[in-house]
Amino acid sequence: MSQPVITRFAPSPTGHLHIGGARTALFCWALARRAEREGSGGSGGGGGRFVLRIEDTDQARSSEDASRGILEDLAWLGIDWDDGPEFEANGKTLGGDPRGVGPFRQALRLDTYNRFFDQLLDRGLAYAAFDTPEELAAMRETAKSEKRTFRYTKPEKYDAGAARERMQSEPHVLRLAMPTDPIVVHDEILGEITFTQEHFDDFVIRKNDGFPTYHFAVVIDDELMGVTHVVRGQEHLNNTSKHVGLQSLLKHHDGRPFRVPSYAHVPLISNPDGSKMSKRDKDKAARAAAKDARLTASPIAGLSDDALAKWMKDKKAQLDTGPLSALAEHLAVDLPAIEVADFEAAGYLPGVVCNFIALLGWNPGVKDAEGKDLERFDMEYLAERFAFDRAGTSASKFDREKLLAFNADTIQHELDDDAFAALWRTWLERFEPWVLETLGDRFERAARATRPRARTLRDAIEPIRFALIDDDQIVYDDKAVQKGLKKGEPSGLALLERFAPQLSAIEPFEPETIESAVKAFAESQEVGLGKIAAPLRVALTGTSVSPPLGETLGLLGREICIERVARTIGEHTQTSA
RNA sequence: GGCCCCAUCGUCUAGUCAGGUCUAGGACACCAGGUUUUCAUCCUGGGAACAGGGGUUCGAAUCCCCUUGGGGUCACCA
Repeated sequence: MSQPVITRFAPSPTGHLHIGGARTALFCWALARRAEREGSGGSGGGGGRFVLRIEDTDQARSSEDASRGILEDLAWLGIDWDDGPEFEANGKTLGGDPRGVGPFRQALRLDTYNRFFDQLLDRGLAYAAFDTPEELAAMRETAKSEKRTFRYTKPEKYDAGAARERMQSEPHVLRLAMPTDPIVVHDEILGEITFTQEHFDDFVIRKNDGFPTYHFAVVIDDELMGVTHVVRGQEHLNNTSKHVGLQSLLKHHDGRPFRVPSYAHVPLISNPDGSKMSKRDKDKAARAAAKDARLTASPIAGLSDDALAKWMKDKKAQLDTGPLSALAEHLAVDLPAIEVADFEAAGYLPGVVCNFIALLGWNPGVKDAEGKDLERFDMEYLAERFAFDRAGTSASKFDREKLLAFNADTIQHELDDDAFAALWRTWLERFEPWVLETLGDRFERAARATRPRARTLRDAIEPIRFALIDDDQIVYDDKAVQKGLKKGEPSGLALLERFAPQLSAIEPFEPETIESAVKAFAESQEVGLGKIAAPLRVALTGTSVSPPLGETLGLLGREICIERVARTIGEHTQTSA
């Protein structure tokens, strides 16, 4: 009889969802979904639930916008939650509170935390501390100079009665009287880890402002929400002893002890150079470009000259997302994709992103039909087989090239024209609506022409850009003109002149008929297809590169083709004469 | 610096838990050929790794120890 599996993802709403956070969420989700599937079939199965909780106990840094952004990012990835803030996505409502364990924003749960603070106070397991931040800093400084690890412990002559008195009127924090026994953590990925006393001290559980600290809120909420499996980044590993310590002390109000959930600490994801992947990388890229451009005045409305100068000088300074992307656009630099929203804007498909990040630390361990390691799979597959017994232990570097290859493969080989067109349309509507407007009823044709060449939904614009510009905006590439029009006998230009009249005769003006007309013409001239293809490409696009001729001409339409060919003949005949 | 975690091609990894089938397999990237009207795709081939040292064993990528290297963490942030 299997136990229920309840996992949770608990981001703090201080910015967009980071790609590392996305992987953690994905693993949590997959673990719960797998249990859900296995539980629903048999009798006595526990099932699975995935809880989303917003950790907004830092009043200064949390924002409503960021919170909504994270929900959007998760929904886009296809990670749906059972319990948590309600969110509409694709006509489906995610979240809600069917089990009555909410609310799921910690700022709304202060009453709950306070009941447990009272409990610990009453049982003498928590105590008030009145040290100022300055005093604490001084103590840390002293410890450092004496080469000791700073650990806060309860003063020996602590007067509980007096403290209770002072609490009424003086600012204070609550600290936990932490037990000193070693704490053993069983981690599903790393195995058994023993933390001895020097790892923990009497840490703060309630801040000066009355809000719980992360450690306290996490333990209370996980218990009350029935969380059975805690999956999080390895940067939290050292915190676990604090959490287990808290769990060993706390009791429900009916006397039941807190459970110790199962822990899994997933290895970190870093940049190729080993540095931490963070929003700072975007600032770094933009700053380098700003310095190259010798920017002295801010070109951005929401950014003052002073703020710009300060940011350019300080390597660690960060700009808000808005001004940062405006600045990047102004400087024409591509910012590295770090957050989930960046990958969406860059034209990656959510299923591919999930597939790729799942592979950073997990693999199915299955061979495909050709005997090669299976590494392409969808959410469904993950939900069926994900478990930590196949999770990796070492940190991985984020290889954008491989992600791009996966994305390209999906667009070019797994999607059909209709599926791609639908995805591309939706993406363009949101990110580049002008493309859709310019294309008008030529959209489907453009989608067919670009799909085999597209690696992302964004770069799908490039192969058909010639159809987005006016005839007089064509920039003729020198090399292409030389090779395509001038060279050879007969020259490309000569062939083009001979072919031009035939454009009005092709009926209907569709890729297939165009293609055969061009082929027939080449045969009639006793030249290879390339001889006429090259000058046509130059005439229509200004370059030597374009989709197959039929699709290129078909996309432009007869009139524009005739116009561009005439224009090319006119210009290049005169200048070369 | 203390403590914790980690260590297979450039990168993600299979193989490690149950030592022999591993002259270490796959993917991405790279290089060379081929198909193709350009681009893209596709096909074929190639180079490329068990961090170092000790031990255990008939036998170690696999188990143990040390060294080295990388990462994390030491807040009234999460």
